[in-house]
Amino acid sequence: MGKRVTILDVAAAAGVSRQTVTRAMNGMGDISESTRRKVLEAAEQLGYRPSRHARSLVNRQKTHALGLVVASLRNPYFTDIAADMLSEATARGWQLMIAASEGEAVEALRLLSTQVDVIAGHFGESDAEVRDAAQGLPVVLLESRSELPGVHSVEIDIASGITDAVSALRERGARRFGMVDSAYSERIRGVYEPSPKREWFEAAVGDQLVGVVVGEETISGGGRGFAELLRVHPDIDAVLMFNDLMALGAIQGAHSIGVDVPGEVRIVGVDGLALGDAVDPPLTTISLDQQSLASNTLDIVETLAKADFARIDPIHRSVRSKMLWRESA
Amino acid sequence: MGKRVTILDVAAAAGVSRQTVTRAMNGMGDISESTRRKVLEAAEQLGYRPSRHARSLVNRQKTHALGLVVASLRNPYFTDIAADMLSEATARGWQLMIAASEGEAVEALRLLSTQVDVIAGHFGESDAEVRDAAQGLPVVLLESRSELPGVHSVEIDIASGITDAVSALRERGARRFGMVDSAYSERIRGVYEPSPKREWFEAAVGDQLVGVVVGEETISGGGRGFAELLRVHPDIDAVLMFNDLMALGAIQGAHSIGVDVPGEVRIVGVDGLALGDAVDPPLTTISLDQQSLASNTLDIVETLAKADFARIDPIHRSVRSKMLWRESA
DNA sequence: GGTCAACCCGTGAAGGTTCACGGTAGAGAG
DNA sequence: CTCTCTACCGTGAACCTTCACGGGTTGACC
Repeated sequence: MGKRVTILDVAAAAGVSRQTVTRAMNGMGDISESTRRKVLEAAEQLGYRPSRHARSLVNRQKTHALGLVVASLRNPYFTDIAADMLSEATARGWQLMIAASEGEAVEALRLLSTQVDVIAGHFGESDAEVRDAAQGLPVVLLESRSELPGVHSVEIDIASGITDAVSALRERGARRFGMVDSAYSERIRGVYEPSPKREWFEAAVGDQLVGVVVGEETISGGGRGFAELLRVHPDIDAVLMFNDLMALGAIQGAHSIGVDVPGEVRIVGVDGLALGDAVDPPLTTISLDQQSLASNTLDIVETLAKADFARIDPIHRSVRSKMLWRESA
Repeated sequence: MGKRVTILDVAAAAGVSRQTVTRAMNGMGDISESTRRKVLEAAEQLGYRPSRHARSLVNRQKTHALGLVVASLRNPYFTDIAADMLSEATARGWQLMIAASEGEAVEALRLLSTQVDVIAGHFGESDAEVRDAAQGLPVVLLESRSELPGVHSVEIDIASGITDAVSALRERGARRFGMVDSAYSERIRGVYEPSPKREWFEAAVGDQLVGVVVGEETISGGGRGFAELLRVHPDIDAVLMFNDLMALGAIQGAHSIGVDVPGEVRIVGVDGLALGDAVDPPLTTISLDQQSLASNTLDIVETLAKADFARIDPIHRSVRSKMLWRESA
């Protein structure tokens, strides 16, 4: 009653042995065509389905599993990453198990840790917390870097992208720079501290910096931030938005307050979201090259797999960001 | 060399038996605190990690796996669904394995079929093809319905949503209706045939239908379709867009050609994308209630699990769509 | 001293599959 | 007729964990 149909049931039904059923099911040799048909028929009849667990158990996990932790599947940035990871992983014969932390990364980690061999992801928590929650699993930190043993990382070199963007904007005539930074740190830690992007940006523009305001990392937050920035500093001619989502809002906001983009103000985002190509004018952005983020991650993961997931010296990679010139700048 | 560290290695290192290690690792009783510490230490030392396969094998798969096939993780509609499925599955103790078919659903199915117990998803292929590719796994069709045995389904009642939308638009004064339909069938089968949405729409508006054009299912495709529709029929005062993505384009297109929304033309989309709330004016849409799509799917899946995934009579559910009145209509 | 619980720990079996090897039958060669 | 070779099929073992049960100590209590 409710008992699972095993390979032995099929074997009995077909009047053969386990091994013969295996040969039939997996299209191996050493079996006559007639027996193969007989077995396949019996299997079909009984609704036999090999147990993936028993199979993986004996196969020494030829097909590995990678766990991906993202903040939310409702944020296009993370879904883009998930999409890239998924195709990269699938292409290399890895399973990808996705968990959306929705703020609770530790919880997501605990869930994944019993199901996968490696964990990759973005985490709000400290490196040490992450490492502990991973229960000894190797961890690949995305877009940041850690010095902890057993914690690998792939960071994205946004700094160079920002420098490139600023010098290219200068070539196009920009002289008065502004930025809308993220209010993230304020929400989390109660007090605002400049994001790394802001620091790189300030270093790049030097004394041509006119003003910086802070906004929520959403489309509408970007719109409000942009409007605020231009209200205070109407003479700004180039704005770096913290991310593409906010930049999308900025473009929209520019429409409403009657500012011409890129005529009066050039707008640059950060992320390289596909969505940025669908607005008018299409968004110029510092593309984070999530594709090679994914491939670098998988490189690390495969190295880890070769070492049988033992503790090996942390691997750190860096991915260059690159400009995606569209029409908003 | 490269051998996996098993429970026996830990047991030997700690000078105890397998069972004791199990007790220590899983926080069970019948073990002294000192032994537990000793075992945990040895496990930590050796980097021991229980094999999920061996564990699931003996546990009769207490934690099941559900495979989800979506067309693409770059389409916000599908990522919204994936997000809902993920949280619903996680909440019920299921794993979710996502596969992006990117057109090749059969390939994705074959991949998933060895890893999960049930498959749910959207498929371009015929029901029979899907059923065969699933290799005997039960299948839950999303947003459509099949009469095949062993193929369950959760459909979304968009028809009633469209009827509701039309009558509400009439109350608001709309009298000349138009629609931008999807060109999907044309791309796939070479010849355009009206989508079900168009048929329901036409049935609802009756002789108040002014015109229908066809467009690509993207933001820009929606913009082009909308502009085209208004060029041919400038007197239209309400437009149903095939989906939200296209509706977003329509709103944008209305901006560019100087049409006031909803003053001159009311725009309604279909999907209920979160993104629709971020544009100006916010998009009114026929929301597909992906939340209950997900929960209904999981209901079916759990019923299937109770029946040990045997062939049982197909289960069909229907989810009502509901209007999300925002400002574009 | 004996009985009994409570506590702690170990052994056989099971779970479903694949790998490595061994075995049988028939055909062809000598 | 005997030997060898090929084609086909079966048996033991291994993969790693948990469950069910059984065994041994210790201390309390009569």
